[in-house]
Amino acid sequence: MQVRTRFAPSPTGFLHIGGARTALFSWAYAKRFQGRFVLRIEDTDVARSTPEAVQAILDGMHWLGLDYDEGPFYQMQRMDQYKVVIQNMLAAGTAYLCYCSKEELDALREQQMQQGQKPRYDGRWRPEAGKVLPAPPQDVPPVVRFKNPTAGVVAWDDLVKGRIEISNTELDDVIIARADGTPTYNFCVVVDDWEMNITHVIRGDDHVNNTPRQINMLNALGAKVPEYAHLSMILGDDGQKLSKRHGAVSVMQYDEEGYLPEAVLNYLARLGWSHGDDEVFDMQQFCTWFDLDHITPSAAQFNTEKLNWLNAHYIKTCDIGKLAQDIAKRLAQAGVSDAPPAQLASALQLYRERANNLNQLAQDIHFFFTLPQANAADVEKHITPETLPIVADFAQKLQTIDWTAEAIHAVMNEVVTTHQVKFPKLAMPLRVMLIGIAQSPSIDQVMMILGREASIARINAYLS
RNA sequence: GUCCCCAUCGUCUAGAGGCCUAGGACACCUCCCUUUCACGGAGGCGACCGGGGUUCGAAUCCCCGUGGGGACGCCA
Repeated sequence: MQVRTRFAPSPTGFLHIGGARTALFSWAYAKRFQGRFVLRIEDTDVARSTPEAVQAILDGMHWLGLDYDEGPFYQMQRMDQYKVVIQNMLAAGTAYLCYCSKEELDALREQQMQQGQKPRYDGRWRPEAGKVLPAPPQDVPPVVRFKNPTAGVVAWDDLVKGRIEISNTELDDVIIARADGTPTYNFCVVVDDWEMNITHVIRGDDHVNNTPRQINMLNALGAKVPEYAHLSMILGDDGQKLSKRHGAVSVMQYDEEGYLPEAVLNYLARLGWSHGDDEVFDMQQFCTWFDLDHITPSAAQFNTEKLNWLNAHYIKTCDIGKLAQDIAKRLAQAGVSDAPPAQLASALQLYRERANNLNQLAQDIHFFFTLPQANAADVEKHITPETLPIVADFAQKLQTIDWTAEAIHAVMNEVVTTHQVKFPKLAMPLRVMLIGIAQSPSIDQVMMILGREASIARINAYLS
């Protein structure tokens, strides 16, 4: 049997880190077993769903490289199917009309809460053998409810949490179609997972409570029940629950903040899942390893520092051409749009070793292409009456040498020796003059990339 | 309140009864490298929530506590 998974977000906001991980796991599971990965947009909440959110989700998945084999399917475009199924259920007696108003339901809920009971529908419109139903009110349009079994237990072997059993007495009759006729989430999921032949439902932990109801509906429809794998939630860096108000950010924001999708993907893969001691691996490797057995059932706290470490790794090892393209974009945002490609590549080759963030990297090499603003404290500390003559002597010799890091380095040694000072007496003021700050890779290499003309000009600006 | 779930270093995790004096990674600390800052290398600090069982033997199995989380919508 072919494995079929799906990612079914509701388009009420951007794709956040939790959703991204769910999508990643579903995607990887399908890949692992040469199955199919389906994207389904659950937009039946007309009031909250927006086209912008749909686009944001698509963008997020595209940035991460999570491609789908089928879809995107939109539930709002499948209304006809749902309605047919509802009619069939009504006819079969597995669903019924309920004329309770919202107000009535609210009152019931409140009363039950007060009495310390679990709030639930009391079944007043549920047809039962020998039971006399009230006359339907004229002014209340009915909803459709699923006739949930009243006895026995619903159980499934959750692929991450193990066996879960829930008594049917805990379950009430869910509304499967609203008063306006539109079907609700719990129902659409059932119909879609069934009709789309989903074999493995991998989704957030917050759906555990919906699962027994969905299984009951699947059974009522005579549909095969898929396997379920419920992923625990991801907590913020501070251990708090992520929400729109607190720390939940779009995956696209990671792009803006200087993260490579490879790093985010690798990080997410290891958040709640493991493969022995393996920490660094690409998605191709991941797709050969991923399984549901090694998913942790407990919640995981997001750790930005570890993400940073992975980001550094991928900045160091990614394709230089791709990196240059990305950095050029970021430089342009900072006002540098004419960086010579060869110089940019060299600068990146030198600086990528020490960066853990793309924005930082762009900022680090900014000085190659435009005059830096010197740090006053560094100027004061390193450009002194003592060092100035040393630099001047050095600048003099720069005119005629071969422009290679080795040659520059040799001249530096020479100057330092004749002046009988230690190497930093020359290197440090040079850094400040050329870069604006006192920290950099080997200054000879920096100069080599900066170029003879620019180097001499920047030094001379301090000598005159 | 009711139901469901979870519990190993600060964090992510390995661990399927003896391989565990509990392993790896991030972070942190020390040292080395060094032209400054990084990178890198070598070390170090640091955990099985508590209590009962079961067993020759428990981080691993069971029960009870405790703590955390989730769900109880004509939201998804």
